[in-house]
Amino acid sequence: MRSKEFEPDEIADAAMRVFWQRGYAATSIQDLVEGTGLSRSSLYSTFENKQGLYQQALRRYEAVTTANVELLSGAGSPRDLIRQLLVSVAEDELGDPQRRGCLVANATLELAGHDAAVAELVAHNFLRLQKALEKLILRGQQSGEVAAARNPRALARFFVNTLQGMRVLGKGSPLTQRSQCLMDVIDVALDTL
Amino acid sequence: MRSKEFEPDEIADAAMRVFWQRGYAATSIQDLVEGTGLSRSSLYSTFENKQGLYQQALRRYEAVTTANVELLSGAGSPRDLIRQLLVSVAEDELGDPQRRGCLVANATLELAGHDAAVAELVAHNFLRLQKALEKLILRGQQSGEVAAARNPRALARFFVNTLQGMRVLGKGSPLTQRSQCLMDVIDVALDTL
DNA sequence: TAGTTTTTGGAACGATCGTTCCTGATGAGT
DNA sequence: ACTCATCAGGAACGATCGTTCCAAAAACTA
Repeated sequence: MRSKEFEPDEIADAAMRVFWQRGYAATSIQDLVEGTGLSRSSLYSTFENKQGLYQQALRRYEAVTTANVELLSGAGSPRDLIRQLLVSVAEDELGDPQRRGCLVANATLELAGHDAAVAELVAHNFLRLQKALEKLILRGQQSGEVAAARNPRALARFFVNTLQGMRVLGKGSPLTQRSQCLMDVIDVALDTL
Repeated sequence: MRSKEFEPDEIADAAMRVFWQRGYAATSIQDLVEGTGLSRSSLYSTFENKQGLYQQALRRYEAVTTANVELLSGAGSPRDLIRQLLVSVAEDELGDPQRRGCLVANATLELAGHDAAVAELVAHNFLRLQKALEKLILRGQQSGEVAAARNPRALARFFVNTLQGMRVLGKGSPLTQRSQCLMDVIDVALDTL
């Protein structure tokens, strides 16, 4: 026997960064060879093919969702925690020189309509975020900080929707008013609480 | 002289439908030849190259934005008109067997971060919708139907954001609750008015 | 240390990519 | 009807696509 010389998760992380920046179709195997430092044969023997590597990369991206879920699960004012999440997304959109956006949003619009495996992976991400938001909003309603008139699940879905909208406008709204645009969105959205 | 045997706008429309369904990178010239009925040489002599054809297709998609702007410019309750727009997007996402979504949203996430020409085209679409919404919301505030506390431009941006979020969740949220998800989003968003 | 198994890098596969070019067909002008 | 500029179709370009294969290097077992 001979042991592997690399950690598959680390390779998937490296591939994730390549797909994140370029998208699926626009990324070539050569891009992935250079981005991961592995040869073609090692990539194929480990991940089967390009689709398999992409799906594994998408699974590794769940770590980003996990970080957001943990942010929302922390102590503090529910409204402030949600604002923190929204602001962090706005800052990411405005500050990332690579303009990658969110891999889940990118994967959704590029592939989820035609690829069932990708559709399931992105849906899982959305659901995890939705559940964390719902829990947090329920806590806010029970403490009286958030108006209890609304279904917390509906509010959670609304904020997931707002976040994904920001991923689109963060890339596509006119550059001169992009920052103001995202701030307006955050302020209006938070007023639903 | 010999006159053209086709109308460039109609060819661009046909190309638009192909790009709309497959995206930019995943669409081959062969797909466009079959989708437009034109030969390679005619496509290249008319639109220069694949990028040029895509940009022209994106310009033709402005007709969709125009239809939405006209909907918002019609008579009727501002809140109802906005609801109509949101519902029409939800119905499109739920009902389109091709699962195309919105070409502007697709173009934004796939290309706007790396392609300045595409970025300008999508920004123009967003701005047109934002202005129509702003005008409508202002009218609602003046008639007293909509609370006048908020900046109408901020509200307009918020609704553009909501619409684009729905384009993501319409493709990516779990299928079993997708319809309810979009309805929840619409209800919460409309309560900001 | 010799033997064995697995991984590795890179060459090479056919297919398809975006693009160009050439040829015959076409229709307007005289 | 003849000319001629311009058209459309499809063959063909080199490059690159995703994928496979193979020989050599490496590391564990005995």
